[in-house]
Amino acid sequence: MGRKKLSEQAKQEFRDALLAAALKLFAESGYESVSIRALAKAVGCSAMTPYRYFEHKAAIFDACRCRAFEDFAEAQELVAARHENPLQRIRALGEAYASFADNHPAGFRLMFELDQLLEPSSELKKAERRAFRTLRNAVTEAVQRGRLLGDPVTLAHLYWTSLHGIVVLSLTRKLVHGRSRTVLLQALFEGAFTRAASPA
Amino acid sequence: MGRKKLSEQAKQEFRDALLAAALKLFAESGYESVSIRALAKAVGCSAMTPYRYFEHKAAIFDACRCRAFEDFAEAQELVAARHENPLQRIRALGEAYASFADNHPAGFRLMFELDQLLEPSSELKKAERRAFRTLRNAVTEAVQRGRLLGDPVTLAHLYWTSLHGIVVLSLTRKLVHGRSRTVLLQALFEGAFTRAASPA
DNA sequence: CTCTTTTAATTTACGATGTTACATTTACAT
DNA sequence: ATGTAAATGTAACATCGTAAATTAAAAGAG
Repeated sequence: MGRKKLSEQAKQEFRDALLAAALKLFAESGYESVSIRALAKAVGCSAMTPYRYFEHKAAIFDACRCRAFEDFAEAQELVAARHENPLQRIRALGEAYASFADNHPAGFRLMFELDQLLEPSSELKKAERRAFRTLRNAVTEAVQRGRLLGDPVTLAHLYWTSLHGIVVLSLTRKLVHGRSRTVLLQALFEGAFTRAASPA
Repeated sequence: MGRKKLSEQAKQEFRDALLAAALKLFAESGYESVSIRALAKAVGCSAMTPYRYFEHKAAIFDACRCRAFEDFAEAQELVAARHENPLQRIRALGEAYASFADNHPAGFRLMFELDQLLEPSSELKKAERRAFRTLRNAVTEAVQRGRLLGDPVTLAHLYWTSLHGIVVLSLTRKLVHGRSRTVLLQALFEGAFTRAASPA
């Protein structure tokens, strides 16, 4: 029943297995519908065992979010590595952003759910910063090379928020009149705003 | 206990009272923490009575979302009526968007929560369209008067999505390096993107 | 007025959930 | 060998959404 003193590594293994199962179950049925008991059954332990490794369900959720951000950050970094031209890289990052929402909807929801149940842990905040860094670097580089004008950090934020708004309102099916995510991303990256705001 | 045959009006009154209480409770403690029983107590009826007026809890939330969208739409329309100049109107609508998120955080969350539990009712969809219409009209007018260039509907979507991204990532505290919502809104409306994307 | 029918509202009950408290089993130090 | 600490298993609790059964009250029929 209790072999003594789990090694730190063994603990991590259990945590990882549980988080993997959690992410998978969340993907299938959403946060609410996954009970701790179901999670325990999925990893083959007794119902209350997860409580030895996580303080409560919200903590499991928090850890899952952390992993989701890391996965996302990794995807961004992989895409960035494939584009030398900073403008093309920015656009590719935007498309990767949208693709991630498509291919990992559960992860995406975990990351950007409006009601965070917990104050984000320092690990989570680190993962969030890493997730944003790739796009910011690309924008900074574009500014340095004179392909974009303005304050790099502000500009990177604007790209990110615009991107995010498109993806999120598309995901929740709020776009109308055939303006799909694809159309809007294209318009964003091909300078719809540019021609837009010329006169005061 | 049961006086006979509730009039349609009496039914609406009960529904309204219940929705008002629901919105208020959400504001205090969030979606999960509001139970049907608590809701019933808040309006002074027995625990199961709400089920005579709504099919299930999700339906109550759907109705709340509907109301939230209507409140939001009304706020947008009020602001729009105060600005003749379409560009100024667009900006004022953006600021009202952000203010609404500040002043009615519970309503805002209901509106834009990522996991909608129910297929939106036709009423809800109507309210959603109305909420977006004011901004779209302003953009259309700006294009007609030559103050903006491009396809009005696409452009309106872009303004909306950008706005939404800024507000939402600000709300969830994902903005960093001092780039607050205010800074980003200003940058958006003062053409940061404009100067941004000049060269291909 | 009395009796039946109809409808609203309450009470009771069930299965599931997150979590706490308690019990049990095992590995190691002595 | 034995006692102790650690990991796990089991039982129990309060609360949740909701269904079924029950009660109360009003409307219509005789």
